[in-house]
Amino acid sequence: MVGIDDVARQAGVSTATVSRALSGNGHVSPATRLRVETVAGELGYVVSSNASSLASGRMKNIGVVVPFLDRWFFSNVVEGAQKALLRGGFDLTLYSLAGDYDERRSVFEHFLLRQRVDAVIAVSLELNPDEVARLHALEKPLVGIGGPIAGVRTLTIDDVAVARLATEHLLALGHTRIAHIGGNLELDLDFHLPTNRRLGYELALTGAGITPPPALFQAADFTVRGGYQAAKQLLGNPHERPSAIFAASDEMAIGSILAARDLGLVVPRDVSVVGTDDHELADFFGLTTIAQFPQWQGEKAVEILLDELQPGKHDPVELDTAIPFDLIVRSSTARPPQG
Amino acid sequence: MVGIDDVARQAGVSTATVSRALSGNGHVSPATRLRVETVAGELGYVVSSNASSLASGRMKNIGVVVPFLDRWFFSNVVEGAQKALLRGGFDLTLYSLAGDYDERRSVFEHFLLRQRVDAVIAVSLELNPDEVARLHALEKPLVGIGGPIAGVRTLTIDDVAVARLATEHLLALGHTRIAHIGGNLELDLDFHLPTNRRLGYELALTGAGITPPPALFQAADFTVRGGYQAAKQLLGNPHERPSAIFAASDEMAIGSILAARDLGLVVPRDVSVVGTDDHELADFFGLTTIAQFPQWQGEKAVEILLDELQPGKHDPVELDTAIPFDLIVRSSTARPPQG
DNA sequence: CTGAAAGCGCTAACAC
DNA sequence: GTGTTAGCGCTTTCAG
Repeated sequence: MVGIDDVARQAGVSTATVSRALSGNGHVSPATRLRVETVAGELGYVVSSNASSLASGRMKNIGVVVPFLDRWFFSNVVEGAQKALLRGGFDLTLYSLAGDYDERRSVFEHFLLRQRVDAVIAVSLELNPDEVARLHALEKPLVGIGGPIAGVRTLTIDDVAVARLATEHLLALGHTRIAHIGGNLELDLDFHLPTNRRLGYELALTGAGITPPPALFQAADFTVRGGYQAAKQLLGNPHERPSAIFAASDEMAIGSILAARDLGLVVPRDVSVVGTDDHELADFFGLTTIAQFPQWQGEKAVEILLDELQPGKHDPVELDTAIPFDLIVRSSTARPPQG
Repeated sequence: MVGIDDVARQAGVSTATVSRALSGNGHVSPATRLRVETVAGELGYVVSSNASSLASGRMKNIGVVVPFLDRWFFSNVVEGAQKALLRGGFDLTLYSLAGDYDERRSVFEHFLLRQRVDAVIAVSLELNPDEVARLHALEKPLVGIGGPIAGVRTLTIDDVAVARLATEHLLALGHTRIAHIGGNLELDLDFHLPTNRRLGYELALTGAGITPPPALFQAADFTVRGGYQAAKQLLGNPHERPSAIFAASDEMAIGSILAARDLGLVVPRDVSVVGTDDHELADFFGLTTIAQFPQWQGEKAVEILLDELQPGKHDPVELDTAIPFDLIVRSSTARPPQG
């Protein structure tokens, strides 16, 4: 393995100069820098990150903790973070908890503490005070996605406003019997996303002078299958069949479209459907939805962190950053049957 | 930050003993070990991975390189690898190339070389000789998933056999006009998966005395939309409509099912469909498919690597490991219309 | 079974 | 702008 002193010798300078030239910290004359870079290139020298980290205290590595990886939202957040990190020369150490409590414990009590990361991004994880305390004890920056978390900077989406926007789209089209497929209670643990979306839905309705009918609410598990079953219940009801459905995830919305088809209903002629996410399949199904840009979220979290890692950083002013969202109208929504 | 000497002092032993007690390398009396462990626990001591790695040369970290992350197959491989690594106390550093050539270069020429990983797993990446050479120069173990790669140990699935099995399932049911939706040529770069699956399909047909009709082949891009379009072409043909479709991915198979429905055809009464993958949605659509267990693949790759990293390792005997696969029969396949 | 001490390869004061 | 030098926090011979 070629080391820094091989380069120093070849270039006729000291190791300190090599370090400075290659890292950009400290001043080096352009000529020397060029020579050093050339020699380093020829020799194929790459700094040993361990030695460098040990000496400098900087790891050039950030930890990303996600509850699952094989879901559209999370893999996209990670992909966005990865891209931004690569650009900054940082590595990304991934911790996917896979819903396992023991794994979560071991990650927070052991893995994250071994001084391997400069900062951590926690995605959709409602950190408990103990977890936050451990992380803070490390004096490493931490940002959450999906907050708010007490005492932690977070990127947060306004779920109430998201749901409201989706529902208002339907109201504006003239729908009055609007159903909602939300999350079930187990999923409410992290940040009450289901509750907040339901709240936004209800606010929109009451704002339009409509009392949210309990019969038009169904809980599901955010999957296609769950949405399918819930929509069957809703659309099969002989008395109060809704003319529109707002689903708290695109997968459930897609399930709803499939359920409608299986019942012989045509979307959007007989029933309008709007989802939430802008999942990769949304476009194929012509699904109207609220986009929430997970890749952007990952990139933004990295940006905040890298910025904070810059030397001479004042305390960050803003504690919370709002995640943007957008209504994307496709072909699953239209005016209701009778105009 | 509590360091090893804090623990040593508290426990009344030397730092060497603490190191031995906590790492398990070298002998320590049970009594001492217990005392050290207790003190370390009380103090909340966690080794600094940098210092440890620098001194020992072991990183307890492996790099996983994937072409994309937001696809069912890759995120599941990573999830499997993650689980196995966590168990072994290893970190997982992720490099998702996102199909970007510059990123790929920078990962192979820079990131992977900074001595941060003990080994690397390359998923569905046909490493070029230069990339392999760099990695070998590091003297780090390397395993590929999806091989074969010249000079690299790989986990390989027998794509020919997979396709053959799928096709034979259809033949056994009595189908004779069997179409195939395979990959297009751009996707053939890595390991010729599309070509091999097509080959297996053709072998099965000729084995049954049927000449593969060129009109019954369509190329697509492995997505639902691509499968949908391809199936429309196949099923819309007024003269040679196939009674069954074998798709090289579940997403394309699902697209085919949707296309059939849109044409008013009933699956499996009018047309049978079999996919490849056992994607999470396969079950919902009742899709008959060939499962290929991506999580298992990730775990297995880790297992091979961790085994090799054990001190005193002889050269690995087997160069290639076969990935298991299984026909899963659901409700998308049945005998053809006329029996 | 345990301790002393020499590094691992680099960075960061501090001089010049 | 550049060299000298003292560590960074651990692991690992080598003694005992």
